[in-house]
Amino acid sequence: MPQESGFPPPKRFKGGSPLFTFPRRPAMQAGTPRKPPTVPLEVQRRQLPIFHARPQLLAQLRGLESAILIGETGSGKTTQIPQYLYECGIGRQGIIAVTQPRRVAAISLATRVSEEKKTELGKLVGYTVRFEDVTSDETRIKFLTDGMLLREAIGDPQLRKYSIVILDEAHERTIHTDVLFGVVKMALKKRKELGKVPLKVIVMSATMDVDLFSQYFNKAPVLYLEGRQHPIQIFYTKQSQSDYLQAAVVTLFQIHQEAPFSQDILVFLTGQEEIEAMAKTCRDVVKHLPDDSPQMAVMPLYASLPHSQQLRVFQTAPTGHRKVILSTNIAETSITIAGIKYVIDTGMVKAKKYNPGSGLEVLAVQRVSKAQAWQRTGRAGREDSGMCYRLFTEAEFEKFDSMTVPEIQRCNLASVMLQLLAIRIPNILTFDFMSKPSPDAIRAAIEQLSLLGAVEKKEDQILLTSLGRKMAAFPLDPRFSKTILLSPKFHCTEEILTIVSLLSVDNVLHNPPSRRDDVQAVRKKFISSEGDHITLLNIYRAFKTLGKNKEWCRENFVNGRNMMLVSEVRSQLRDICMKLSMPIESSRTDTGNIRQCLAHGLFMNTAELQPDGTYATIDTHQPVAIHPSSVLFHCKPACVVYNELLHTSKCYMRDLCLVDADWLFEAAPDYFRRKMELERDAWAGPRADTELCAESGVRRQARLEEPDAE
DNA sequence: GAGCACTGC
Repeated sequence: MPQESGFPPPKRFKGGSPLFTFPRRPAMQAGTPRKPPTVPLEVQRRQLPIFHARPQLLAQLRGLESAILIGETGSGKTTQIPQYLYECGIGRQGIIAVTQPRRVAAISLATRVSEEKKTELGKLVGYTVRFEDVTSDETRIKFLTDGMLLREAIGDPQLRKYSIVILDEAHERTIHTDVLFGVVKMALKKRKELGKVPLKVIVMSATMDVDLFSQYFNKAPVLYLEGRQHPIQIFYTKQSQSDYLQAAVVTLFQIHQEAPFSQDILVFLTGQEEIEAMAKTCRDVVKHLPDDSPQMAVMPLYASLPHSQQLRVFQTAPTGHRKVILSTNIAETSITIAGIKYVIDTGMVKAKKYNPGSGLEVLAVQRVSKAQAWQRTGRAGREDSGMCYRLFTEAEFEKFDSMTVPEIQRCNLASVMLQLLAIRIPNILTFDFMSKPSPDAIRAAIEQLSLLGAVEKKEDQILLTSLGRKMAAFPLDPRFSKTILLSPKFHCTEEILTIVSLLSVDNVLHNPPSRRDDVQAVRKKFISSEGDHITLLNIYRAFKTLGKNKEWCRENFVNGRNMMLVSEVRSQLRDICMKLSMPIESSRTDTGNIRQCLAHGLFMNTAELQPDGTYATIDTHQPVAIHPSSVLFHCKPACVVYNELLHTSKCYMRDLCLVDADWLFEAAPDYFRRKMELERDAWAGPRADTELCAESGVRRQARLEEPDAE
């Protein structure tokens, strides 16, 4: 029977009575060391639950064209299946590909399997991820990111190198996996039609989406694998919680007072600010607990945290301290921490939604799906039995969506559509997606590509232009590929390459909230009144000339590790330019032509200052604001282009560049002329009074240049 | 007037 914990809530939290009653359980010896794994690899392989299923599994897989493999975590499917297939000679005519959504997974799996096969990594077993290709002619089992296989498909739509493609972690439904489903399905069909070496497709997933996967791959049989997950007890709150943060703190301290300090706790929260605030609260509350209470090592965990601080979560807490990790959903899949006994799930996540109509991305705190909640729960039972405290009622849980909406239905599809065209999909409008994006989203993407000159419409067909084909060569958003391709005209390719690379790496700058003033003071020397792009360029130049030492990076709040990544991206992009025989020049001290080039690539993302001091986009007259992270935050530039709009508390423009209105009109006269005509038609109607609005710079420019202006 | 979930090529 459950027992009252008797934990008195910390005084500062009003109404914070215990949310859960604790089950009785035997007292644990504190600090019991875990058994080191000394079992030989070969024996370990035989101990996996999947080993017993090997004969039947192989017998079935041998005969099947495609199969869905459902296996719980710990079944060993990802490491064993490729080896089993190879060992018994299935798929010997080619390479066995195993895709992963994340780089680290591809690398560590390849390392593990090569150890099990007692071969050097890169020989029989290898991996390919961006910037790293550890394979050779001997490679027969190849782990790669799904994005990488997609890129390979541009050069070889039938994936002829491969005899078997295993799509792992399919339940995560990343945009790349979803596109690959279609590409692989097409390759399979095509190779069969042409009488070539057949392709075998194996979709591996946790226990979700089974029917959908099976239906999609021509009713492929579903094979189930037993897992080796430890039991996890789940607790729900009795009442609905209006304040999940307070509920989390109360529950955390309830467990903290009750459980041996050697048992770690993982709390799922939604973002940096929330996590840092709760970390502070926890550290404060601990000070006021009775002297015999265990200490607490509170560790925040989120992606923008510098890598060195992320690594802290893997260290054991000092003696007498309990490890408490406050994390975003990064700990759901990307980072696995050993020894978690308790999971506290707020049931909330910060996630992006996309509205194709307005092209607006909304970043909002929302409910997790059931699948996500189960994934979080699973983090408690990796080495031993665990407990999961859900800060919502069971009735509420039943109302959660069963699955997270696949990424492909939440994204701008311009990049995906361009890739599909480059893979020579016969008709991208009817592409066989497992979960179709909305027609609006597809239309918006094609419209964007058409404005960039990447596609043209011919008799209901969408065709890739030669410019579009060049754009597809870059691993970038089409707007940035276009900007690079335009840069020779403005003699600033070196600078544009730097800027685009900086923009495609996250967290180049470090902004610890506690040192806001120091950050601002030190950034001053780099700031350009021309906007964020030029400011970033200044920082990169400083980094290149004096900054490769750690001291400089620390003093200037620059993330050195990510800066090195920027220069890797840059050299990759530069190589692509060279292959396309582009002249690569530097504009040196002139920034005007850099901004002009950016204006030509980003003309779709223009906003203008309104008479009342606010901003509105040219495109849809959406009211927008300058993001506080921008160097132009306190300024009132008349006309800017921006990288993206993100709706949080307001609709913010991020990464701004000051531009001249006439550059924009030069960049896309048809686009702005059409916008004008549309508006003129609107004015002719009952809304004629809106003509009293201040005339925008771009519009004025359009009027001046329009050949048939009144 | 005041803020940035997570991947990947």
